[in-house]
Amino acid sequence: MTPPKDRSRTDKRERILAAAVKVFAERGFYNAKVSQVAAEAGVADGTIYLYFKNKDDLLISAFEDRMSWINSRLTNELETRQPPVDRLRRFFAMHLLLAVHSRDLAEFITVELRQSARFIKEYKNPKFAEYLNILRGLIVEGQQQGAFRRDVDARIVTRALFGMLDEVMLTLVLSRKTPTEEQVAFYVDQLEKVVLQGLLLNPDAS
Amino acid sequence: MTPPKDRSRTDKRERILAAAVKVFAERGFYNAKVSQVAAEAGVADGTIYLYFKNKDDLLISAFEDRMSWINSRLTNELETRQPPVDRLRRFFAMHLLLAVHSRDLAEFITVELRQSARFIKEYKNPKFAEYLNILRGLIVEGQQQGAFRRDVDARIVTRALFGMLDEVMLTLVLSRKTPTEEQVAFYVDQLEKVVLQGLLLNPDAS
Amino acid sequence: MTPPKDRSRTDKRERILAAAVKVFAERGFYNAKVSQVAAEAGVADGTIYLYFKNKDDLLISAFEDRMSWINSRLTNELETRQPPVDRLRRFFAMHLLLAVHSRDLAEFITVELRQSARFIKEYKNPKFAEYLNILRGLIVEGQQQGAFRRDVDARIVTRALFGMLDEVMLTLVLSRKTPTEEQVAFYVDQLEKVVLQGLLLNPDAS
Amino acid sequence: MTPPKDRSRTDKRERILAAAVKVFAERGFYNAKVSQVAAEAGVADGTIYLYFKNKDDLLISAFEDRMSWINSRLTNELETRQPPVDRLRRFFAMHLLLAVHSRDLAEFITVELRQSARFIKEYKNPKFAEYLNILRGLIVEGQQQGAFRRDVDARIVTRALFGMLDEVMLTLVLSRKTPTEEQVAFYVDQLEKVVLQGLLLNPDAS
DNA sequence: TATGAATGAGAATTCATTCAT
DNA sequence: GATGAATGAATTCTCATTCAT
Repeated sequence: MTPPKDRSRTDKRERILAAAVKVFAERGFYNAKVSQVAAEAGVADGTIYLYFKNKDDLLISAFEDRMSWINSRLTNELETRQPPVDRLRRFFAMHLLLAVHSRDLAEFITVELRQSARFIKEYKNPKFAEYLNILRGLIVEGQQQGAFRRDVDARIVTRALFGMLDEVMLTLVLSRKTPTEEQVAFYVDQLEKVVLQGLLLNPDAS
Repeated sequence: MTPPKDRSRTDKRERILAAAVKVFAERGFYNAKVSQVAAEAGVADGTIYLYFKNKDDLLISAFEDRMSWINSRLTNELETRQPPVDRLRRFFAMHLLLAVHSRDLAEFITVELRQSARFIKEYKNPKFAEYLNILRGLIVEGQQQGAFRRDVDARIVTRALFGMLDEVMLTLVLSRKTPTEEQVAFYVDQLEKVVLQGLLLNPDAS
Repeated sequence: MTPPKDRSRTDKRERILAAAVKVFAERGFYNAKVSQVAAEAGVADGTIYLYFKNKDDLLISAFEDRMSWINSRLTNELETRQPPVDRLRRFFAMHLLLAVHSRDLAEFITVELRQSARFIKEYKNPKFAEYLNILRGLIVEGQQQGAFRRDVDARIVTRALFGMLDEVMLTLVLSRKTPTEEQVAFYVDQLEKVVLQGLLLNPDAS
Repeated sequence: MTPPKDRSRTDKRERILAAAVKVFAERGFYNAKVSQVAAEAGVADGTIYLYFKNKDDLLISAFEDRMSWINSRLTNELETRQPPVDRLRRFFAMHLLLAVHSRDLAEFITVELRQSARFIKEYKNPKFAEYLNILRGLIVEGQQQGAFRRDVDARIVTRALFGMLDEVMLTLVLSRKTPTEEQVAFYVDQLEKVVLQGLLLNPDAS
């Protein structure tokens, strides 16, 4: 019984993508060698070029594929009837939990998205835009429902919150050992205190 | 009468650093060629190696030199008797104003610090640590003086605020045209609303 | 009722040869990919290796097969009782008419024979030798019958005439549009004037 | 006393060109490796790319440089007051003597011009065109002065004569040993008999 | 010190060929 | 026989770094 061709092809493509995520996360795009990705995937160097146009394409494909997966999980998880505040908390948690459950991927996305800032901007980046849109949707909804203040631009807040999450994830990901879920919960709690309630003890006085 | 040698050396070193900041900002560290930096500095390729050990050292030196300058300006500016809240505002503003007054430098720091996340972390990064320390000092002081809430870890808040500022600066820096001071003031105002007063309209209810 | 195997084999081999002629003519041997030949022939890449040892063998086989065909047509056409001069004219015409009736083949032979000058010489080339022999036979016969001058070496004349025809065919084959029979007739006429009657208006004076 | 920079640069460029002519002649463009050319020239691989854009450019440059040299020698030699017939003879001789005096170059030009027929046509080839123009000038002048028949197109005759010379040179160049000047003189004599006086013993009868 | 030509290690990519299905 | 996915050897070209001048 031969495996269906599509299955086999898909498997190999996926193996290469997983290897790329791992190797790019470990060494960074520019220091990673295509041959290292091939070795990690257990295929010949040339095989990579059967599935991807070149090294850049491999990076972009890995990024898009993984972001798609993240976006669809987020979308599923957040399409609840819960109040916006709870969903924003959940978003924070899911963002940071990536460092617990898929450390390679967390590192890949955190480091590569930055490493390739220009690169990725130039070639557009619809999946990342989608990610930000999900976050922005939460903010806007919260504003409409009267949960969040309306005197701030949702677009700017989105960026600010993403920056926060991203930087915190970077510290998690660069630390010697993988964080636990409890540690992540603590971080989420801290971030909420800052951005939901604000740092000021006596806001009216400000 | 030739200029004092030290002066001349210093000048050339500075010219190379300025060129590195510009070229690395424009093309990214890995895509920038040493010969492009040399050309921009108006020196021969080999001359760079009289002042810096190698390309990595040039990056680190440029980063540290510029961060030192930024840190000292910050320190000067913030050693006032003003209340912590005002100083935090001032910190936000100074961070983002870099995009207005030294766009190359803002881009260099934003993009390179990311691009070289691991790289720069691995080789330690005392100047960046110092920058974060200044910010943390403001938080801690605010907490001690009763202006900021005490139930958050200053270290985490520091990271979160830095991430916010960094991400917002990235958007400023990657946009087609240099922002104005007014635009930056608007951004600062928005960020303050989020992190000082909090997003929630009715915090007690949360 | 399946077709006899030999027939099927022959067909496929022939399809591959035709494809090779076409693709090698279009792109040149070194720039042509085996996979392009396979695609043109409508077979899998690997199939080519069931019929030919390797890419070189495919080139040689295509060349020999086509030259055999050309030689046999020439032999048929020229085994008449016509005077040598007329047969030489006919030879010229048949050579150049290939550009009209089998442009791919004409291009393949003209360009590849040159491209592979050494290559083909090294591996011997009996079919090409046979082609030259037919031409030489005409010269020798003409000399014996007193139609052509005897104070020239038939071998050298053969080479010279072939070079002439080959170069003229190259120009025909590289021109934008396929030449017509009339154009070819004109070229033949011109070449005859040169090599049969000579360029000199007043030969005795020379 | 340092050698003038231009001198040194020119020398190295020339060494690389000479090496390219030799190696390309020996192995053909596609089978020749850039590293072989570098080794032959006694420089590092990378040095070649300081003087030439890429391997193609090296081929074209070598071809153009050598053709320029040939053209200027031809021009000098042929700008005499001698009758066209003598100058045509001289042209034949000079063409073929290349095989005696610069065997590598003769082989390079003969084989590469063919090997790269398409390649060179596509990228234009002014130096080769100039060579043909010199030859055509002789024909036309001969026609104008009444030495050569006028009922042939000089352009076609030019091509035909070049093809003859080229093919004969190919045989000289591919033979085991370098021909002598005497042998070349014999070939020239044979070619003259064919194209000046014509093959026919009794032209009027034709 | 300064130069910039030269170096050569290193990496991405191609493609003829193989072989399991 | 036929397929075409996989292989990996081979090659071009780049560019950080060196060093003779």
